[in-house]
Amino acid sequence: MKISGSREGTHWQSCHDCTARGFAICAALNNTELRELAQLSRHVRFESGATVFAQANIATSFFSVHKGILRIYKLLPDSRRQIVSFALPGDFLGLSTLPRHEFSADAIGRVALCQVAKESFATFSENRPRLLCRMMELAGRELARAQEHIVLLGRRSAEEKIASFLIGWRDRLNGIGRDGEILTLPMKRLDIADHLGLTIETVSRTFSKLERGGVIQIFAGGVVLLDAARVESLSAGVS
Amino acid sequence: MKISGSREGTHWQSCHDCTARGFAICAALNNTELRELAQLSRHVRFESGATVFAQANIATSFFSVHKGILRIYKLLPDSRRQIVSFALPGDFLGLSTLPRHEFSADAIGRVALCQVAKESFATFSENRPRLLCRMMELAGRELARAQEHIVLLGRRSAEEKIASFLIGWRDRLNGIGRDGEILTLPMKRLDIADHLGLTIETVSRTFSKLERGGVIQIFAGGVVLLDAARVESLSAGVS
DNA sequence: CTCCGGCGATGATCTGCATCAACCACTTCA
DNA sequence: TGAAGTGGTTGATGCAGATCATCGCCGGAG
Repeated sequence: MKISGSREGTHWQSCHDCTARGFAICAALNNTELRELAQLSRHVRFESGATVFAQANIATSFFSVHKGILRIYKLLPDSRRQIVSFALPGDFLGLSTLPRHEFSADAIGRVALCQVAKESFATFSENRPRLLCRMMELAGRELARAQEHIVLLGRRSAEEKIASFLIGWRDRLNGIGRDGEILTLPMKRLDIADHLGLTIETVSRTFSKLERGGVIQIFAGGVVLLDAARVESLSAGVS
Repeated sequence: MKISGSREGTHWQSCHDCTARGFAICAALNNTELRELAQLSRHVRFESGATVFAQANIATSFFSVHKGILRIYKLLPDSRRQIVSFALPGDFLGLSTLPRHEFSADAIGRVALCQVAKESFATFSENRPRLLCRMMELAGRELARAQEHIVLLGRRSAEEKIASFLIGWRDRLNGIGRDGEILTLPMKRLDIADHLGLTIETVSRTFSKLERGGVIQIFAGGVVLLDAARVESLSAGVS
């Protein structure tokens, strides 16, 4: 297992026209502030599969996802894994201010992140209420998603879990302006299983079942929701 | 089913010497601010079992728990229930700023809450970075708890779930200065089941099993952790 | 070209927890 | 004093999903 990824200090185009700006905490900043924050941050890239940081390690930085997708997960001592969420462009990693990382994060495909030292960020943000409000907004959304996921894990069947996951994933992609006929699923079956509290076999079987029922169509790397309404009603827990 | 509780506008002693002050968002306020916030808020009480607010209703207020315990839950259309968390004194309800309640909350035993209209609170907080930081702190903690619960629901056995719950509950009570030989469990078996993604029977059986093993001792309304170390290791997921 | 390793699908079997059904201890109320 | 309700425990049985095993596909290395 790769423990650390390749970091390069490569800077992309200015924060001003960052593609994730509208979704990230940066949306709350004016141009001056944006430039100021850019001074404090560096841009880092990781190769597919690389670990950005690991649970229980000292957290020295915050990250904001610029490009790519990460899996956010926790491990039990006997190596059972639970993927808490997938992080998308605009997502902020490190909302909790504890001294150690609460979870591990690694790259699914290549990712690019903005990194800011915790201390710098703390002094930068502490007298900028608009930024703090924006962070509260993101934190609230994240919390709402976590609570929805708690319902999914605690009270839904395998089929409902898959359906909810597909709908939730579609909506999140839409939220960052990625819609389209085909719903891309860049993560592996094992990732989906560890996210939904299932095994890889159950995930596979459930996908097959939905395809046999004409509800979805499976491609390499994604699915098409042939009958989106049906997926939605399964996802809602009706029938 | 009771839908709304008995509300009385009864004010208790000033916010200044509120027993929950140290745990609540109010810890970030000085005496002047505290008095100012007190102007905007009212104190409300609910009887045991009363619903404070219900999922999907318009959210007009924030609440801060002063006394008592609430269950925070979501319902599926077919009435499956998932208790997302239990709210204790100091907990803030409504961190997410969405227009509608994300979940329902009802009283376990009698509760007393501080209620503030969302708008008043928004204008009060928007230029008070210390308060916003405090809210971020609470939100971060809440998020961390939710993520831990996601691991519990997704990847732990019934016995581990019960053990984790007992340890987590003990630690939360300790956090607000309620420790003691006997660990009080004011919620019913059904609440515990709906919190841990189990049935009432499995909860009961697992408690019995732990008692038979000499690990805990069951009382009406609580348990004693005879072998706390054992409960902790079960809770950690080590065999 | 073949070999190999990663990934996904699928069949057979097993099992942890749900489900169904009593039953008990208390409490409330007639 | 007993009938009915509430909350919890326990036993018997069933099933959804885990586990174990096999197979096929595909892409990269030699």
